[in-house]
Amino acid sequence: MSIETDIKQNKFRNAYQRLALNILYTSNWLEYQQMETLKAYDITSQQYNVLRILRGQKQNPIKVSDITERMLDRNSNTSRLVDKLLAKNLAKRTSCPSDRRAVDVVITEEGLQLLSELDPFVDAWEERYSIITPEEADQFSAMLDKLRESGK
Amino acid sequence: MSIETDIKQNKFRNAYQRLALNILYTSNWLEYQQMETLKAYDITSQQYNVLRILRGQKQNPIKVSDITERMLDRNSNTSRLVDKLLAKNLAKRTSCPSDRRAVDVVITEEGLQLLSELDPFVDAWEERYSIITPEEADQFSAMLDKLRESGK
DNA sequence: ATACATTTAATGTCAAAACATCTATTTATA
DNA sequence: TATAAATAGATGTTTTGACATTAAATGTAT
Repeated sequence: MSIETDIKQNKFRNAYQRLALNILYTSNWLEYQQMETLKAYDITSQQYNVLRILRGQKQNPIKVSDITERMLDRNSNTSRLVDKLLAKNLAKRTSCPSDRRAVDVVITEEGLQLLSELDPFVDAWEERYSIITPEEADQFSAMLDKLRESGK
Repeated sequence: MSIETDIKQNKFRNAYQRLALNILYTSNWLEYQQMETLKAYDITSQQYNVLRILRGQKQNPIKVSDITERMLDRNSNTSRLVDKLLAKNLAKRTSCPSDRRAVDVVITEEGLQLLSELDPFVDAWEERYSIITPEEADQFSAMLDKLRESGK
């Protein structure tokens, strides 16, 4: 369905306005799709995002501030997100030996297990994208990079 | 800056994963840019979104449920968003004569005034997009439409 | 070495989002 | 028409987000 139909707006000021609204709308749509799946596993998309970052680190500890830098949404309170993961035994936290202010975070076996249960869903999400070619996807990504660049 | 650098992830599973993360990241970025401006005018981006919908209706009343359908983020509580606009005299609410359950919402002069003060900022946002051509923007929009279509 | 600034993460507070429930009205059906 | 179902929007509750502040550790400059 076109963005026009989706948000019931049949004329936009120009192609750029349509694009901006489409990015915002599609992002909300993507997040909603994701949430639908995650709900059954009792984690939020923010928590999932942190878990993915932790898994990407393998077993190398990562500091809370470094997690924040890698997040899609930087405004969230990473400290409290980690608290939530801790409470569910999905991550563990030890104080960093080289800098006693910092805290090292590592994913647990249980966290890895949860992620591997979720992987098939992620594969399914990505499969849907095959409606566009990988080349198109890359062009697209490059364009988004350019857009953000313009706003510095 | 590329999405790789931005979220410090140097390899993605494939072009589709990169694209998905890029859409989510860029959307957050766009919203943050917008919020920076709106903060000075004491409204949230959700409230701004509702005001824009009201202005688009000219002086034709629109029901709360119809506002919801046109919103970029449908999960917000439109009832309470309208309350906020009411409290600031940016919108007015009258009960709908043809359906006494429904409520008609209209933007006020003050609301129109606020939007017109914000318009120059919106123009500036859109000007940044000129780094891509209108044709590219349209291609891009069509691609986003296709992506959402695939997930029905 | 001391004083001051910076970094790191945790916490406090308030507003907003998420989600369920409730009331009033309208629509559909027996 | 009587009853059930659906719809509109308001409200209650809990969780999360936004933003400022704090405490401890580290870095820097004199």
